[in-house]
Amino acid sequence: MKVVLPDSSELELPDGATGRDAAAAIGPRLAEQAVLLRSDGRVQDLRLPLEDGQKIQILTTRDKDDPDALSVLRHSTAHLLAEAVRRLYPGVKIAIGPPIANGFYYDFEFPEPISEADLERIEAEMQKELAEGREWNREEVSREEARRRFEAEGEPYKVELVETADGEISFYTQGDFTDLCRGPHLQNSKPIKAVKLTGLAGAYWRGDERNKQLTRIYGTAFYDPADLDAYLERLEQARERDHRRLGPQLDLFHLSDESPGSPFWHPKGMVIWNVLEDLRRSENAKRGYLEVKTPLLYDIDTYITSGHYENYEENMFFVEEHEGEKRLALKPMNCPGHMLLFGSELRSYRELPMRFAESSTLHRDERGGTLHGLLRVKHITQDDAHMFCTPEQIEDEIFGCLDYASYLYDLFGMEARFELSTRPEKKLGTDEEWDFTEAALRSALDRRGIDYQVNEGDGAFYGPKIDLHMTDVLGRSWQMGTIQLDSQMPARFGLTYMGSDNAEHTPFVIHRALLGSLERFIGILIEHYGGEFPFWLAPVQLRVLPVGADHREAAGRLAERLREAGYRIEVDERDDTVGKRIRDAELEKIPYTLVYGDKESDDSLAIRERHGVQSTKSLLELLDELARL
RNA sequence: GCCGGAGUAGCUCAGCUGGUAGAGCAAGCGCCUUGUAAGCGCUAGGCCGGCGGUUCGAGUCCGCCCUCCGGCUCCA
Repeated sequence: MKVVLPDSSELELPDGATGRDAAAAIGPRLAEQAVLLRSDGRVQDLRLPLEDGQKIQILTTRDKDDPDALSVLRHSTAHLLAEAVRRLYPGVKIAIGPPIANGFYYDFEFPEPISEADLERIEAEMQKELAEGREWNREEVSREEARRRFEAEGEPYKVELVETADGEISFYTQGDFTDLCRGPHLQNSKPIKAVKLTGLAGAYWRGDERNKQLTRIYGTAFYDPADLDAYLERLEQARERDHRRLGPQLDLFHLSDESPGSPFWHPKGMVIWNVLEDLRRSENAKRGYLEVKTPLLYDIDTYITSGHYENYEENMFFVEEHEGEKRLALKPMNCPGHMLLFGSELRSYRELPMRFAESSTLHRDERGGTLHGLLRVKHITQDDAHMFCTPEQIEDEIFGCLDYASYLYDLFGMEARFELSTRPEKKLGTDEEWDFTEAALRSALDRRGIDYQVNEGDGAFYGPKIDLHMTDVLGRSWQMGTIQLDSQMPARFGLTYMGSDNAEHTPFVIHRALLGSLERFIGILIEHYGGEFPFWLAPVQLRVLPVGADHREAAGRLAERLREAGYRIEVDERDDTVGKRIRDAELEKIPYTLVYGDKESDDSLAIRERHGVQSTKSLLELLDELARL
């Protein structure tokens, strides 16, 4: 038989030859360095037989940055971890240990809880394994045999995995440790040149909190020790960009125990906030939204009608009146208010689509342990809107949202990931209705030319949705905007409009927030720019530094001119050296710093941009340059 | 809510095995009169997250609570 190599040449091999055989046929060095086989984008264990005509690519230790090559390395390292843990902690039960982005983990049930100090011990044991060297052997076994072996070993999690696994069951063995595993794996442990255990966490078996919580050990591995160092260095740099560090450092906001999950916005943070609000308001106006403001507090009945009381109670804040019996709750979302507003008058089809926009404050009592800087707060301000429309208008309205969202994210040079979530198992409405609404969303996405990922079954019970996601500086994904189609809530509130047929109809509503919440958006924004905001967003755009006391007056006049031109400008009159004040301006990441002394005049300004880029320009030239930013 | 870690001056942190707290930066004052990333000196600043316990004595040991950090779950 023949296989096809990446350069399109063909390699003649005996029938039944494996990837390893192919590597050996090409050369002994390749055979030794081979770690994985890739075929049409799919990875395959080197131990598996090849097919006639198969296109193959053999990855070696030289492909040290290839994601598949790293994955196999880390997967094998996870097995070393399990072996080490087994040896050090008799009675431990092993669960599952896959590679993940940037590393791997393995879940265990320890007889006694372990703590971070144990990681050192375990890591030392793994180093011992590496020093001794390990080889992986693959075998295929019957389901029955697999189950028997794990039952004999007292491994209930493995037994469960065997029972639910589909396809072939394979075992990989290194040393005296055998694990159920689909593979692929390295041939041996030689390529593993750097290992580090990075963390310890609780994790529920099969990701379900009704199940037992296991202990998850995270780690990472590389083909080259320098890559581990570089990775740790990158992590350290990422931490510098963390909005929780930069926010207070740049005097944008702070968080405090007095009101967990509710940011205190400082004047500079409010500048950014207001720029976003102005943007929201002016763009909304261009796109036919009507700004409204609805109450923060509603009686319980409203939430019973909306369904929040039943479905969202544990995340709501309740309030008592001083007098009277009424129990009220702070709104966690704007929809009930907008429903009531829509229903307050008789509506005609001629008024649709009707788009209510609001960015008032929402409160959600988040579960303990989930708050996270600005990215997960209790005090939420969405750039929210609800569009009431007819079935025929749905697609255009969705399209309009997508177009609007793309416009906004482009403005910041951000690239959001779009995800479409379709009908869940527990749903309201018929399959025909879902066919219609899902098709409308898909068609709008396609029409706008947006690539998206489909999350089957992840939709809300009342309708499908499109979510926009962004990643924070540590690689965690956060939902930003959301566009949700809903036919249930208008009905629950008894909303109708008079159609052209002179009959009453229930409108559809689209719930949408594009930036998502301002809090979260600003958090992501801070990290996106690493605190170096573009000129139009920067809280302080320019700062003038009078060289000496004699220059303060002239510097003040200059600042006044720029302020009148509409720029946010400060004069740093502190009695410190110019060097010191330059340094502070750099640390505050101010876009333009103007040093003003004897040599300067309107015809010749000393301009310093961030990172020390210096130039000399006249005031008119500067104004001209700024106007184009 | 769960697992692991942490909380000391406004900020960043030191404080070994228990003996009543320290640095740098920031702040205030003074000197210097400043030219593109830190001029010099002095001063003030602390219920060592909170409550309880052990002890002659607790920042340090133990328990509970709060908050934060890394995860898990949740985020209709």
